[in-house]
Amino acid sequence: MELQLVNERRRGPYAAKRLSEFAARCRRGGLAVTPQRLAIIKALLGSGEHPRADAIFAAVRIQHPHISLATVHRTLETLCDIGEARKVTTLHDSARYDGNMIPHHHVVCVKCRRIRDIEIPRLDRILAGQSELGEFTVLGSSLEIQALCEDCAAKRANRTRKPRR
Amino acid sequence: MELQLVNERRRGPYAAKRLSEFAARCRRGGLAVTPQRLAIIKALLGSGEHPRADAIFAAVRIQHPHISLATVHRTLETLCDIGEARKVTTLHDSARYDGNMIPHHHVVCVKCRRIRDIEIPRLDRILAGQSELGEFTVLGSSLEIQALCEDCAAKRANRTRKPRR
DNA sequence: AACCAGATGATAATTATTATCACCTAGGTG
DNA sequence: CACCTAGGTGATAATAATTATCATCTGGTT
Ligand SMILES: [Mn+2]
Ligand SMILES: [Mn+2]
Ligand SMILES: [Zn+2]
Ligand SMILES: [Zn+2]
Repeated sequence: MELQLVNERRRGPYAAKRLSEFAARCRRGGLAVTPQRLAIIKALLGSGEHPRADAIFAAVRIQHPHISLATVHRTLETLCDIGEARKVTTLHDSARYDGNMIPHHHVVCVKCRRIRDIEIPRLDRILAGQSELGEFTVLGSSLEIQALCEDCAAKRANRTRKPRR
Repeated sequence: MELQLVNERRRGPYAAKRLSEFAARCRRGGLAVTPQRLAIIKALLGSGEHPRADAIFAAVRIQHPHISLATVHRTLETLCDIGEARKVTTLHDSARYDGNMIPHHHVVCVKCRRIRDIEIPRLDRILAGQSELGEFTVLGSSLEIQALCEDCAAKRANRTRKPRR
């Protein structure tokens, strides 16, 4: 088995661990531990959807009705800066974020934009050795697989099939 | 040698071939062959920069001073639709396009956003066998390596180094 | 308790992209 | 080779995401 989807169940414990370390990491990075930041990282870690800023905004708003959308954007960028989150996907619309910093890759449905994590140990092995690439110093990498999910494939099949008279 | 940059010289002949087939491909796709489309695909194939819509716009304007920016956006999307171009990069700002449809991957400088093509035959071999991935039907894939180019690495080193008194 | 660098909220500005729509033209048709 | 028409284009407005601004607030330190 070359490629394999990542099991969703692993997220719980991972999120708990990350959250417990978050305050310490902020301080290490010289960042204040604010309720907004906590709420945002919590929402991000709690989601496997690779959410956009507006989805995080909606989630966080429940507990923090006064939070500003600008704060959500800023904070997500900040989280990326300090290595607590990363941006994801090439199917270019709005930015999608990912709280999972364990190196992994993605399948994206080109139709509905659903994203699932995947692991490709053999690819990681290939990349592990590379720290230089011509004039470039390698920092990281990610593979994105463009695909069609079950639902969208079904819908497309329906649309294509001639309507029965 | 696992990963290898793609030689820039190959682009010339490739572009010429693609351009010569372009009209036929448009017709096959039911698209009119307009001077605007020709100018846009030509500009795209002529560039190794993975340009944005505005750069294509600027290039095309020289010969077609009346062309509209909206047409450039529309046409680039259309080219992607019919498989004559593709979008590129995750470092999320504006869309970058690529006329090179030979399967390949990219290194992106996280600082200046310069993009270079790379080939990873072993990765392609790994992916070639995969047409299904759980509930997903694989359509394509691309690896993006985040890196720092020589110039930006140098600048960063300067900035980091304490100024001599 | 007092201080202040940095964080936030509210809002405006910017920027990329898409939608609209009147006019135009590529590429059939007779 | 004159029409015809579906689809393409230019001009412009609308939308949507992100970023900038700035007055106010607060976490963390003294
Ligand atoms: Mn992920
Ligand atoms: Mn390329
Ligand atoms: Zn889907
Ligand atoms: Zn650079």
